[in-house]
Amino acid sequence: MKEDDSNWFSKWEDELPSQEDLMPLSQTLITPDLAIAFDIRTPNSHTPTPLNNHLHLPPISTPSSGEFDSSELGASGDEPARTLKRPRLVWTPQLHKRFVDAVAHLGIKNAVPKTIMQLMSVDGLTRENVASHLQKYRLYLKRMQGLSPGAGSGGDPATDHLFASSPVPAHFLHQGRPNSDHFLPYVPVAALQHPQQMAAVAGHLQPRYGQIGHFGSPRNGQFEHPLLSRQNQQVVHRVGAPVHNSVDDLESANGRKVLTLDGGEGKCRYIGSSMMTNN
DNA sequence: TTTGCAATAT
DNA sequence: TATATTGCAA
Repeated sequence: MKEDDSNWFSKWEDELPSQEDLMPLSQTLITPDLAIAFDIRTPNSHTPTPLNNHLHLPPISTPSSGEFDSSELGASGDEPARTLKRPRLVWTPQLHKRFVDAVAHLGIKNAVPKTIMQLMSVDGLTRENVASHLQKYRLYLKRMQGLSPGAGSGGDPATDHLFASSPVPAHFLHQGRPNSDHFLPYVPVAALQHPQQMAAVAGHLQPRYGQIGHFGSPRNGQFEHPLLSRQNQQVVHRVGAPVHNSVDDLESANGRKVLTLDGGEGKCRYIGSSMMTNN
């Protein structure tokens, strides 16, 4: 149908979740003192709730003015970013969910640490983080298939709680061909550089703010995420949002499914395309 | 070069 | 305890 554009869109836009509503897997990996030392402004300086969907890495840019005197941080003038040990990753349920999604979408066969990591597109997440988690998760799955559904707790590792927080896709348990229905469509977005293109791929509906802003260059071919959409989803990019390559599945917002897609130079306004396929 | 895995470390 | 690291074989 031809909808009167300006109307449905304004409405749609108004209903977009506020930044406070959007909030999954962020963790700050920069310690407060480091942040100060490197003059890094924390994204939520005056916002009570963080909203970025990425882990913050040690500073790769902007040591601003050398103010740090960490004699214990390998201060020998070497690259802090490479030398600094990251804080341990905390696998929040949201992060784990993203992990599970990634594994599900890749299929068991291709779900190896590197690929999973790429798919998750969480800044700061390392291959070893994923490898370690994957190792445990596999043990969990193994344990699961041995047990009858109603059986008592063979409950062992405490990580079971985390793992139990996300439903295990059926095809993880038995072996054999994954049902393609369980997979979100794979959308090779690697080459996409512009919102219009993204929108086109994402949902074949017209992008609203097509020309506003750009995504800059896709970094390392990583502008990519198959997690684009099933039905009834929207792709959103927020104005002035911090730039990073991530895709988020934010179901918390008003019970609606929303994908946030950030990447590039961050000058975009909302670009949205309805992902409701044909309705 | 990456993976998977068990053991071990923190 | 939860996650990281290590060592080694594939």
